[in-house]
Amino acid sequence: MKNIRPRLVGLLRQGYCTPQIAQIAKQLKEPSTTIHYNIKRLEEEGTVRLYKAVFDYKQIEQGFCCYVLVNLSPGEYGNPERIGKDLAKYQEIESIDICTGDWELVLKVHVKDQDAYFEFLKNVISRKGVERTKSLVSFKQLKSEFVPV
Amino acid sequence: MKNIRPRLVGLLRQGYCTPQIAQIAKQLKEPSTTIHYNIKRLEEEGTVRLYKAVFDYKQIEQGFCCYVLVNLSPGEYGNPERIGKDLAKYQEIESIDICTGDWELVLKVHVKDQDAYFEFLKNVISRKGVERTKSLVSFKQLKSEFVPV
DNA sequence: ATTCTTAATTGAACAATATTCGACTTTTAG
DNA sequence: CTAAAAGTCGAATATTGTTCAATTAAGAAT
Repeated sequence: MKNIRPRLVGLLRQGYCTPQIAQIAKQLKEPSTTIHYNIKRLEEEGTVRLYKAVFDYKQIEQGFCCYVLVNLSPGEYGNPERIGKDLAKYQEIESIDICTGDWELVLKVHVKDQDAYFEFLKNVISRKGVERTKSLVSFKQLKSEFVPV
Repeated sequence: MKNIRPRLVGLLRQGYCTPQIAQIAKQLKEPSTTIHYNIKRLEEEGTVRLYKAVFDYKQIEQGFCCYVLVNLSPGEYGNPERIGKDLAKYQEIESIDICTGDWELVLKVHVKDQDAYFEFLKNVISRKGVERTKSLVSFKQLKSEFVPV
């Protein structure tokens, strides 16, 4: 047994997919070469960033989902990008936004369960520059990544 | 001119993509039939929901991004699913979660600009059952859909 | 341990799809 | 109105996905 699954999931999370030109052509009732031409243009212009898989996160050990509202400490207040970009490398984090309002950063996090979340909050999110966090735990996801669940 | 682009974007947003078996096989240094077998299993088990494109949302008229914290009115308080599922059909909404804490629903919305957001908030999100909303406007996205920007 | 059953891996043959090319058409700018 | 650029599309080719059958590995039961 080669344990292909986790490596596969790792790649499909962030790319290694491609549009189905023939299927799209059929659906739109246009020649596949026309579809091909238009897709390449979208890619060259950077309109399409990449193609990737959307998972049932419960099945890949990421069934616990949570929004994290973050306050930065006065010293880091003017520099949310540094902390945000460093957090970006964690695959548990779906999104990071620098926001207006009462919190400087808004994160969306996926981990296995509540225990894993506690550890993640303690070990990864809490750090120098992060003053306070507020967690909004998702009971149920109705839509995610533009896809209704 | 056939105006292929918007129709194409519409399809690629929610599917019409597929994994690149040959590329994955090369990357993982495994035979492509082995990769094929493992991918089909992920699909059959429902671990992979679908394959889709991730866009530069500024380039598809959705450059304005915002989190919306929603309070439901007392009458709807016990039934966040009805409102959430109805909202799910709008393609401007990236995600909808039923949450713990001070707000029953958390939405993430992408529209063209601030004016469009005002209209969307007024015409779509505000409705019977929605008592109050709080908007956290994203100044800058550092990560989105698990992909660093 | 040994057998049996099921799951996983793999190469070869085949089917389907993507890509290139060139001709033609449409759009745009001056 | 004209020339250049962008878009459409069929035919040929290159690449990739899929099926199949054989082989190996893993797990369960006696």
